[in-house]
Amino acid sequence: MPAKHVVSIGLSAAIVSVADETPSVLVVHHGGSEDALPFGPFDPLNHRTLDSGLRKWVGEQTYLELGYAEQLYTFGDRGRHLPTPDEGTRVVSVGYLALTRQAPDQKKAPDTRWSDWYRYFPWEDWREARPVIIDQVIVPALKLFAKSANGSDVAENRRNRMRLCFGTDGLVWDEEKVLERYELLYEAGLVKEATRDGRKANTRAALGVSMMFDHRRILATAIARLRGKMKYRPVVFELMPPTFTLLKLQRTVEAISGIRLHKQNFRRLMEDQGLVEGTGKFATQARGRPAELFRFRREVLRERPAPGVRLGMRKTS
Amino acid sequence: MPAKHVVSIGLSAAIVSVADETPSVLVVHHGGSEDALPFGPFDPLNHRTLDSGLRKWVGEQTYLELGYAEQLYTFGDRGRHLPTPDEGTRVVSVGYLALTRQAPDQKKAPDTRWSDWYRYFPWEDWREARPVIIDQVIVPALKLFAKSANGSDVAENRRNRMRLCFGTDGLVWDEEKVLERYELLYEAGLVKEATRDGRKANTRAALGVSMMFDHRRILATAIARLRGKMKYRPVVFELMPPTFTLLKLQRTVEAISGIRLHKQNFRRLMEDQGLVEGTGKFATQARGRPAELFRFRREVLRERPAPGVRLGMRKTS
DNA sequence: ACATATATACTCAAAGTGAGTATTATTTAC
DNA sequence: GTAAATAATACTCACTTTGAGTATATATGT
Repeated sequence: MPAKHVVSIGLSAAIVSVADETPSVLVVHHGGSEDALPFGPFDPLNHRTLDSGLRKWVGEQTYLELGYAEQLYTFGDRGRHLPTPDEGTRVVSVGYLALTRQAPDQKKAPDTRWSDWYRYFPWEDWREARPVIIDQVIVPALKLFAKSANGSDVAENRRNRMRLCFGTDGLVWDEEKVLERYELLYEAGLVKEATRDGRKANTRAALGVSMMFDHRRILATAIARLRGKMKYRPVVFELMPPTFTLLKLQRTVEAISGIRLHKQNFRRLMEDQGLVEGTGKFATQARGRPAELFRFRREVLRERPAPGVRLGMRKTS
Repeated sequence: MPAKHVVSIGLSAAIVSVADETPSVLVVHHGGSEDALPFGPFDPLNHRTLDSGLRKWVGEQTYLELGYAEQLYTFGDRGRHLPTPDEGTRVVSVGYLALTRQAPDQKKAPDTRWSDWYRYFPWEDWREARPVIIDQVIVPALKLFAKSANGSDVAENRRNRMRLCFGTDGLVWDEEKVLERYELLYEAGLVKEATRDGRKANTRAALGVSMMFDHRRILATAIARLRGKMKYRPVVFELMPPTFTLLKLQRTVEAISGIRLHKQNFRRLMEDQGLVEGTGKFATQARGRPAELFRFRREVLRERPAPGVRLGMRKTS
């Protein structure tokens, strides 16, 4: 393997927390420019593994101790805007998902802040209702995009992707297809990154807030992974305080998945599956009957092979 | 990003096919040495994306046209045996899973051959019965491994991992935990790669056939991914001929997952979910009532958001 | 005391699953 | 040529899970 094959590796992290029903991602914001995920180089001399490299400079840059961290994907596309350090060295970027509890009083790097992830993906939040942007902007624009392909095969394929991604024609909304949706919008020239990377813009539409480099793609991957993983691993609890009410837990799950759940069935599932246990203490709050405080039952990890918050109780109304 | 941060990227592919109830992986076997996955460098000058780089040299090296290919994981551990090209340049390896139909008469590179993947993971094949190696060798060795940690926390943790990974104490076997099991055996010094990487061997046991570099780890990741993905994406059909009997399909699914399924319920599921459709033609065979030939119903991709062979019909007897 | 707001408990029908038995269409042994 | 064997396909049934409620309990505010 001659020296001409060398590249450098950039590590980017989507660091996620949820506070008050808002799922947030830590972004770096140097004045004026687009939001970026915290990122830094992998240093092969000082980092034993990719994971430890990530933890090291995330710690230095954001003062956060990462608990849970998971590799997402390695992107190496030429053409997608990637950081280009010195002359010509290709950068391959490895994306990570990390979860953390958002301590309100923690030391924080000055240029970082928590940002609602739905700013970047407004079409992903179905908690109130099907977002109007879908039928008013996205679907018409994607229909044009499909029509612009004369080859009927390509056009038909684009229409099918649209239907599956955005749940048109009576198809259901699959909250896990976050990346597929973003990629479709990118290909259709409907997000700013596409035009920035030199693709022709199909309309003047620039859906959602854009990010530097390929960071919005990494964030889309992170959301998709978290929405999926939550269902078979108890990762939500990484985002919760030691004790919480079942409603708080449900709101956190809803914030991440972007859909509303049936309260009574959510409770039934949590209890039947042994994911939580009551503490006997109760939350003090303004209105209504006080809710019991629950904690995560760690023992569940020893009992069930794939414990997680299965979202089998979607509200259809 | 100074030049000292450069690394080179190796692409490795677990190329899988299934013939006659045997799941196979394409391995390169240069005389005498261990089996290796086909691998080659990523060339940033000539490859636009990691994927296209992989397809290019796999085509050159194996004469195979990859249909389905999917990135698995990027490994960069120092200490795990990785190819070290020239002096000191760190190699980061990106693993891929690819699926192909095994054409019996295809042109083939001389050093490559199809190899039953259970040679590398004999504990993963539960089709006949719970493999005896588990209770005779693995569990006792892992108990020793746990005991060797004096700190009761570490020991307890190791025992729990053993229970979950290998389904002892009445816990169920989770066929998807292929990587977790391999990693546990690696840490316990029970696979050859561990001692080769300089860890102390706990016994003289060297479970399964070893592979070069970190290739067995990549293969474990590939099997795990395929076993999981199969359940919500119709990827099995990438491994099937255009028409097939339902039993052939079932045997393929069983070969991959390593478990037996209930025949009547398998048929019910395939038909109810619209994954296959009858062709009206029948297979000619030796004994018994002739089976109808089915084909994959591509339309299912347009109808259901996550079509796949859900293995909800495990045989418990 | 009573309206309101939550939390928690219980119900019920529909759908999905696990594990069969029953029937049909072939080949092979005698 | 008929019976046994073999495999495919069809049907059954109890049990579990799910979706969507209604019902009851325990707070607060006026």
